[in-house]
Amino acid sequence: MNKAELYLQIRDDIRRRIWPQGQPLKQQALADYYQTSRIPVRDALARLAAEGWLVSAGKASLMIPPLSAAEAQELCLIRQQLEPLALRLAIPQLNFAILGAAEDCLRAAAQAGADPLRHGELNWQFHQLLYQPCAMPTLLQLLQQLHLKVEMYLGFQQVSLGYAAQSAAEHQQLLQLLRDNQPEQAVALLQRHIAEAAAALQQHLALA
Amino acid sequence: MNKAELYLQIRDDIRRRIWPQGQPLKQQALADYYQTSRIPVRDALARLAAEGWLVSAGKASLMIPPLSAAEAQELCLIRQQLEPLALRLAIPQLNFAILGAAEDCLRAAAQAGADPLRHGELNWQFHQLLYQPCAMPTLLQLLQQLHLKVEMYLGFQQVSLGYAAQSAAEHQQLLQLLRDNQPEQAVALLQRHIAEAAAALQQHLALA
DNA sequence: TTTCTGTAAAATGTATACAAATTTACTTGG
DNA sequence: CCAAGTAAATTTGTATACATTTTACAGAAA
Repeated sequence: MNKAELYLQIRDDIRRRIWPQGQPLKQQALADYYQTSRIPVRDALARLAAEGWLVSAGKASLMIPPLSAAEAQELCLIRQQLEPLALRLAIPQLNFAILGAAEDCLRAAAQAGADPLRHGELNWQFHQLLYQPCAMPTLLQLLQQLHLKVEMYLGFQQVSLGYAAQSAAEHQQLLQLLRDNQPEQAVALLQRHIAEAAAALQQHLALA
Repeated sequence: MNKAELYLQIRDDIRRRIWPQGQPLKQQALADYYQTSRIPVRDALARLAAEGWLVSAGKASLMIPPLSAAEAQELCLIRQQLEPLALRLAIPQLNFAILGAAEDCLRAAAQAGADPLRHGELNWQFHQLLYQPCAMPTLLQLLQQLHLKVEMYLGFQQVSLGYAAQSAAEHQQLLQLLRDNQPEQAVALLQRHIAEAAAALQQHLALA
């Protein structure tokens, strides 16, 4: 397992709740677990900390941050500002090939089982396909990080079935509006979609 | 020089154009220059790459990215979406102590010499003071990174004096609107302010 | 001349060893 | 019993050595 793979593996294992939240991660423990030395582990942890997946615990160590409804709200607010912009800029460059690929994503998500990681990947892939033509790599990378972190908040437990169904329906609606060349309504729907996701997330965190 | 200091030192040296753009940075060369070993240098470079100060050059090495008008535009667009939001949420929590501190920033910037790094720091400090009360640490950290990168684009060369004067005047206006409790006009002015900064930056990059 | 390929040099990635720092636990004094 | 200080143990940070990968260059074939 090389450097990049180790980074992805640890990140997904954080998302899978393999390591305990709120207490220091030990480099040696991770190195033993992943059968490597501390150096690549340190590299991965540093990168994860830079991206917000880890926060400092005390003076020298890092930990998985406790879930915070406030941070979830922040992430959603930022998404609400940026994703409609990305879509608006992308719409003039959209074509049916892209819309078709996005529809394939939706079908794959519908057929995917209960694996939340897979579901989250497909969700981001769908959004990314629509945003990609805006040709703004920095913005897209930022949006991907936001999506990943929001997914972490959605958690390993399946999100309530009611919301998942509504979300899928809105994705279909969005595609339909784009096919019908109604850009303003599509952007407006996207805004609602993100706001509703934020609300569902807040509700979910309030219960937990 | 410890880990954190080395990171800041290298980052500022990138901003000062001490290292060549567009060609691979050699870990050993940096280690020699900063009188340390390759390990802390590697840590710093990895973090800088995660934050966008470095991009990959070939398969294994990193370089300072060539200036790109497109990326500058992206950064400004993102700022335009997020900073008005931060200000709007912060305004209800603003008080005269904060406004006074912001005014001190403006005076310090006026008295500061031609050091662009110092000028950039004060500029961010001014904005940050006004945004801070929104109490959104993730958003604030993101905005700081955006400011830093925009400053890199503004470059070591002094920005045209005309724009600097206009920018300072707008900062004063913004404070006045906040003192007079005119939140909507303040947000609108901030939007114009960022848009103008973006335009000046584009013009500057077109010449260079 | 151009392009492909193999080899050598150089650079990065990783492991181990060691130093410095932090955390923990215990002792001692109040 | 609690607090504070101190020492031991654990953990992280750094240096050096080594392995692997990448890059550059030279030479041969098309």
